[in-house]
Amino acid sequence: MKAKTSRAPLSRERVLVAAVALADAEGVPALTMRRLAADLGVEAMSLYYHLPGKESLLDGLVEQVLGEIAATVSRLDSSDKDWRTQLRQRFLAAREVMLRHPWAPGLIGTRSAVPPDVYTYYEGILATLIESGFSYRVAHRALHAFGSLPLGFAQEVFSPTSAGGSLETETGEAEIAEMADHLPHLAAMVTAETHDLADPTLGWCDSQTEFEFTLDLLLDGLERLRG
Amino acid sequence: MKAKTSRAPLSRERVLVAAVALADAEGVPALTMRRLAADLGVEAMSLYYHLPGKESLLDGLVEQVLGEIAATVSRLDSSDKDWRTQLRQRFLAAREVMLRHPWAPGLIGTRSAVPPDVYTYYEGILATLIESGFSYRVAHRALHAFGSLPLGFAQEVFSPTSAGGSLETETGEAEIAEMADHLPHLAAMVTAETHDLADPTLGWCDSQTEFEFTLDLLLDGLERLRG
DNA sequence: ACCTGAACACCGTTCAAGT
DNA sequence: ACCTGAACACCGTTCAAGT
Repeated sequence: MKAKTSRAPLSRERVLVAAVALADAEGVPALTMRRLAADLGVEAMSLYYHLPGKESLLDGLVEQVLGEIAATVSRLDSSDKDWRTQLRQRFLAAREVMLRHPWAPGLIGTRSAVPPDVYTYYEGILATLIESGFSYRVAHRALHAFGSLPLGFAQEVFSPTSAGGSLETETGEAEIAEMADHLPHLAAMVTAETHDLADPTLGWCDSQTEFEFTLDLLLDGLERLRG
Repeated sequence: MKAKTSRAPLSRERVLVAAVALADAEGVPALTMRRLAADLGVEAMSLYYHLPGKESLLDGLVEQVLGEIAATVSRLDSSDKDWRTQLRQRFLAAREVMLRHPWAPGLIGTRSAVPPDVYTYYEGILATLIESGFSYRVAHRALHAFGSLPLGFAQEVFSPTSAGGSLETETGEAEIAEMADHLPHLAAMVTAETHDLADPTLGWCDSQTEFEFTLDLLLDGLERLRG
C-alpha cells in the first residue's frame, strides 16, 4: 500500500496505478483522495494538479482496467478460428482481467460516460460478427444481448462480493428444510444441484460454469440468426 | 418533495415512501439523511429511530421497488399460457416498474445482501420452468442466464441515465465521417441502422426492442434445452 | 416512545500561498 | 511547474438530553 519509495514526480499515470492498487487491496470505499495521496506520500490537494477531481479519478480507474483488457485481448491468437471461438476466447480473457479487479464491474456500472477505448474494443467484436455473415441489424442486437460479457463479467444482480454468485453459496440443511415449506422448487433445486457435485466444499454455484453457459446460450442463439 | 402536510407520526414505511419519492424526483445522490428528514418535516436524527442507518435505508428502497414488482406481477393472468409467454409477461411487467424508478437498477447493483422477497419472486419463475419440463440443472443455469431480466432491466454497462442505451443516441454526420476512419464497422452499423428507421428522431437504439430481443434470444435458447 | 441539538470524524473541493 | 495549509460546505453518525 504505502509506495512512498519512488520519489519520481507525480503524474496522472502514477496516480491511477496507485489508485488501482489501493482498490485491489482495500476496495473502492477505501479510495479517498486523502488516503490515495497518503499512499503516494503526498498531500490530498496535490492530486488535483493531475486530475480535475474524484469523478475523473474513477473514470481513470475504468480506463486502466479497459487498457488491461485491450492488452490481454491483443495477445490472443485468433487465426483459423470461427467467430464463436474468437469471441469466446476474447470474453474469457476479459474475464480473467476482471477477476483480478473484483471492484471493477460495480464501478463500471456507476460511470455515465463511455470511455473512448470502449469503442475500439467493440469495433473488434463487431468486425468479427460482420465478417462472419451477420447483418448490421442482428450484430447490433447481438452487442446489446451480450450485455457485459465482452467486458468479462456477467451482471450478477446482487453482491459481486465473492465470486460466488447471487444465490447463497453456503446453504445448511436446516435452512433447506425451512425453505422447503414456502419455497419448494428452490429448495428442491438446491438439493438436486448439491447432490451430484464433484466437490461439495466449493458450493453449488460455479460462476465460471455459469459464465460460460450464458455465453454459449447467446452464441448458439446468434448462430441461428446468422444471415 | 416537501410532504410536511401529514402530521402522522413517523414510521419505517413513511420514511421509505418519502425516500422513493425523493429518489424519483431528484435521484439517489440527493437522498441524504438530512434532506430526507427535511422532506418529512423532521430532524435528520429522528430517522435513526426507525432505521439503523443509511445502508438499511437503501436496502429498504430496494425492498420497496421489489414489492412494487411483486404486486404488479401478482395481477397478471397467466392461465392457459406456455412458459415462455408467462415469463415474458412477467419480465416485461417488472420492466414497467423499473422505468418508473430509473435509479433502481444502479442501486440494486450496489446492494450486497439479497432481499428476502427476491427468493419468493425467483421461486415463481423457477416453478414455471420446472413445471414445463426443465431439469433443475438447466433451470438453475437459466436463472443465471436471465441475469437482471426478471427484475425488469437489461444490465446496460454504461450510464443508465436515459433509457437510450449504451451507444450514443445522437450521432451527427460529422462524427460518423470521423468514425469511418478508425472504426469502420461501427460507423457502417450506425449508418445502416439509422437508414431504415421509421422515426429517425427517436435515435437508433430502441431499448424496448433490445430488451425484448435479448429476452427472446435467451428464451429460444432455453426452449432447445428443455428436458 | 419518539424526537432533538450539539458535537465528532470524516468527506471532496477552493483558494491563496509557498517553492 | 508542482505541491501545500488552512478553510468551507457538506456528509453519516453518537450520545446525552429533552418531552
